[in-house]
Amino acid sequence: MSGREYLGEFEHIVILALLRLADRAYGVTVRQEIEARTGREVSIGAIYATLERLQAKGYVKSQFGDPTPERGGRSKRFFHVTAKGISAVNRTHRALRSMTAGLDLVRSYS
Amino acid sequence: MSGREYLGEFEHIVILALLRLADRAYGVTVRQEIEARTGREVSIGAIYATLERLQAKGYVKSQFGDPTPERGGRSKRFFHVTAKGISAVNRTHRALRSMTAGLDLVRSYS
DNA sequence: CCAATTTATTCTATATTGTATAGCTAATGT
DNA sequence: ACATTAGCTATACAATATAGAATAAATTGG
Repeated sequence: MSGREYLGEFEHIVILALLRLADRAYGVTVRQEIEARTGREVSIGAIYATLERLQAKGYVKSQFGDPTPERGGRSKRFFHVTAKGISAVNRTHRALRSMTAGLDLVRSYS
Repeated sequence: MSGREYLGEFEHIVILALLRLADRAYGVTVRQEIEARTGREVSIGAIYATLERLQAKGYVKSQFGDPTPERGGRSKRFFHVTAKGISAVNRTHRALRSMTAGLDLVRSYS
């Protein structure tokens, strides 16, 4: 029943991408942001499936924008993080921080 | 097929617990460390299943210690993180860091 | 030595996440 | 109208997360 308390690994990455992209976050840009920043290749299907789940949990919301005047420029579905989503990010970060605090091994290997 | 590149959310927490506990890391202490640090309640079964998976990927190794002279003190299976495991932690951290870099929203809500 | 008790690990089952591919839709250009 | 393009949806399957019951190996008390 009750959803999980912490963001899954990929959910976490995706929601951070939304925060970075602010008002220009939609499927394609989310994917680009992740690839550009981390070098990680992800399929577009993976992005949408994850966004869909985040939305089901109330961590993000979305609305369709107007079609842009370019070839194939159909309307985009823009996503943004909700307050509940921010809380989830912070909960996740807190846990990670408390587990890494004082662990110099980790940083030195970075 | 090919194992994943990044640590799953819980795998991450568990491996950090091992790093903290160093030579006294085994099922029970791992669980305690996580609960003590994060307040998160986890079943012992979840801990072992995860350790098993981490071991299958070569991120951790284990060996049984001698039974201790206490009631019910059967021998413990001690776990430690391998070099490969350290790399996985760092890869995961790097990705997270690159996605959070410059995002002050996050820290301010912590 | 047997039963009870205790610490620890293993087994098993199920829900949730991660991930890719293929297919569908709505625009524009010719 | 039809080709082309950008973007979204559907679907399927593998991997992870998670709990609970079962099993094992010690110790202690009679």
